[in-house]
Amino acid sequence: MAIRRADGVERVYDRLRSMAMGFGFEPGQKVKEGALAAEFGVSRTPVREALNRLVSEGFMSFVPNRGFFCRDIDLDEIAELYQIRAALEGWAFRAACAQVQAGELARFCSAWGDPARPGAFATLDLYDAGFHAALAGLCGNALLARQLGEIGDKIGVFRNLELEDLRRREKTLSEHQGIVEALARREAEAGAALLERHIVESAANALAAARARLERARAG
Amino acid sequence: MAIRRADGVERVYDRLRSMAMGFGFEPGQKVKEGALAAEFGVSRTPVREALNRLVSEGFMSFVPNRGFFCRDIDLDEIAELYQIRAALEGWAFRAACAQVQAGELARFCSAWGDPARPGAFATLDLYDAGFHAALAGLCGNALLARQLGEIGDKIGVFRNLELEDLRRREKTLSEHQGIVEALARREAEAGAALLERHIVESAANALAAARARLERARAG
DNA sequence: CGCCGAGAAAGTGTATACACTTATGTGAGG
DNA sequence: CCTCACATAAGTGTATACACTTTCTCGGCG
Repeated sequence: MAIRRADGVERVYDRLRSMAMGFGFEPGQKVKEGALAAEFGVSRTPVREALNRLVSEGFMSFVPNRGFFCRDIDLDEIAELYQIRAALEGWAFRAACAQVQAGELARFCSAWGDPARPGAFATLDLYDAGFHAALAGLCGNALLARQLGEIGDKIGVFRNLELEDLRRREKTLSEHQGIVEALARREAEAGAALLERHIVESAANALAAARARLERARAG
Repeated sequence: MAIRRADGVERVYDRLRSMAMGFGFEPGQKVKEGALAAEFGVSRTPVREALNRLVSEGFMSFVPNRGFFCRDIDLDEIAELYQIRAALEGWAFRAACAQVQAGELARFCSAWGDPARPGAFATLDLYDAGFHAALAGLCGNALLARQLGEIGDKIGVFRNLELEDLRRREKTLSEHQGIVEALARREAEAGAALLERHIVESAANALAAARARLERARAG
């Protein structure tokens, strides 16, 4: 059995990350290196490396001599993530209005201004994530876009919960339309206000959904 | 020689981080685990862990089977960091205007509105960093404040370079005054505009200083 | 002189070993 | 029945070993 190098950590990391993004771990649960190592068929070394990466990304916490723990679901923290998102996306929108090339803008509008588009996505939260990621990509700041992507990963579950509500789904789509139209006319302030309001409302809904989920978890 | 546990990684991490923040490594330089381990008197294991953390924080990069490299000085990336800073600090300022308690506001203003205060700091870049950190602390979003802190660490060197210019030092101080006054009157939009302009100008100066430094490095 | 390839050296990737710390279980004493 | 002490188990922290990969070196060849 050949040792295939330089991908063990990566594989472990990917699996752990998707577990942490979903509800693969109980919130706050202790994460044992040994158990994961056995489960993944590797030694503790690559597991620790992957866990360390997840700590700096905010998916795990770490206490010396006690080990790693899955992050707790902290409603305040989620609210703060949404605020950071609002700040960054608002800035990105204004920057996009100011400097995006006409061709790129047209491409974006035809892609994401189409009301039939969501049908092509398996779930609406994927569509929503795609829309916001594409929007962030227009601002010309790759680092900012990447940070937004990471924030999106962290709030991914709650985005999903939020969009289970049918009314919220329709509202999301119509708000996206408004944002696309503002961008097409390069109305920076009006569009940014729309976008920020959209995110604030998402946050409120996501928090409500998360709260409900927490209570259900506590009950069952 | 007793093995003192749970602090080896931490010590290594701190040293590597401060090296990476300053010019302890050549930009883009290969970082060898073994050499560092020998230098610090530990084995490669904790060194790797520390380096992994620095990768996720953006101070190092990593190529499978090739190892770790110090981040390159990329002027575009620095500009992007300053843009993210502007977006987040602008949002934080507006939030602070809207919701900070009167007492906390008064404390901030008396502390940072005093023109004699900079004398208490060893260097002006420390004062500048302290000012912006304190300002971010008023917005009530701890996560955002922490992110700004990390960005500050990454641009730390350039902030220092920028503030070597005497004229820029004076301008910095007077701009801070204006921002404090706007905050005291809770003028969210006017103050945020001031703050964002302040950061954009800092960015321009820091980039110029960094460019000069890069050329000096290339020459000598 | 430059290019190529084989062998050696250096360096990374992961498993394993073991010292040390924390958690767990158990039985005596209150 | 509680609790505290102590033994034991489980788990973390780091060193070390070794397989594999990349890089370097150097001699032969065009």
